[in-house]
Amino acid sequence: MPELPEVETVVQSIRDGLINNEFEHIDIRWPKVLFNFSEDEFLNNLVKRKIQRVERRAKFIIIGFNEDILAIHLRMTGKLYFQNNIPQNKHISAIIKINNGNYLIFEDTRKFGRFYYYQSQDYLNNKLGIEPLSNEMNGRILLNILHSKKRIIKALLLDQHIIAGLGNIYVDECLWKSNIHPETISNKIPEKNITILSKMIKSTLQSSIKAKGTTVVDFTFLNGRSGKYSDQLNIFRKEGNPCPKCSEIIIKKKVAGRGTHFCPNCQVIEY
DNA sequence: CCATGAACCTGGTCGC
DNA sequence: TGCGACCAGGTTCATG
Repeated sequence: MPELPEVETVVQSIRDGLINNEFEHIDIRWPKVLFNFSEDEFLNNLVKRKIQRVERRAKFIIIGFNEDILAIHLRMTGKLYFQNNIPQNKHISAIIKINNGNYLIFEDTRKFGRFYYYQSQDYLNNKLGIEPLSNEMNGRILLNILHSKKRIIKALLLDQHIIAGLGNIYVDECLWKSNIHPETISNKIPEKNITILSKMIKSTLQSSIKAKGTTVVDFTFLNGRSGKYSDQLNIFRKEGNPCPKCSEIIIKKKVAGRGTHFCPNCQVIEY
């Protein structure tokens, strides 16, 4: 389900309900949800401790205690929200009881979502690339990255080890805005397009966060409200429609293993 | 190092 | 209505 803006939206929606509170108990409904630790370890390590911070890193939700963290990845269909009673929904992977009486619900239809426990956030930071909204990210850095590799640009932008947070929706949108064909080899992309791409990545993600993310199928947060950025999508899942810039019919094709949308007129491979 | 396809799961949609 | 095929916002692993 979620890319950077959707995860950011979730973090913002649960932060106030967690900070300075404590976990009291956890009810695991789908055992595999705990990726690298057990229910006992959860109870021994994470219960009755004050939550210091709730943040996003890439597509991870970070719940920080002292140095150690509970990291949650929603994968495709994970949802994380509060409820003041135990819901009867079908696909609940875990329920965490909070000391204020609320329950933090992890609901996940496809069951790909996972909880991770790490002694510090370094482990994640070391394997994740730069945050696209940080100061670290700019046209010059992006130029260095793209020109130092010879990879299909779509695959490169989806690779979380390099730039962390983009997913299928926003990569398609940003490549369209920058007039870059998704199959272009990264080191062949002209500097001017990369400069634009850097700006488009930032502005697109920021606009989407403002709109509380994109609802493609069923992304919801809080009480089932959904993100409004869907209204601002230009290319994603618009195959067969005219390109908003040139009216050419938008194409869908598999690139880097993912359904990929682009305008064959605006986005031409440059050699 | 990189591309590809499968695997992990469930449900929705489309064609017949 | 039913059934099979295919697709889905993500990531990881094996293979060539």
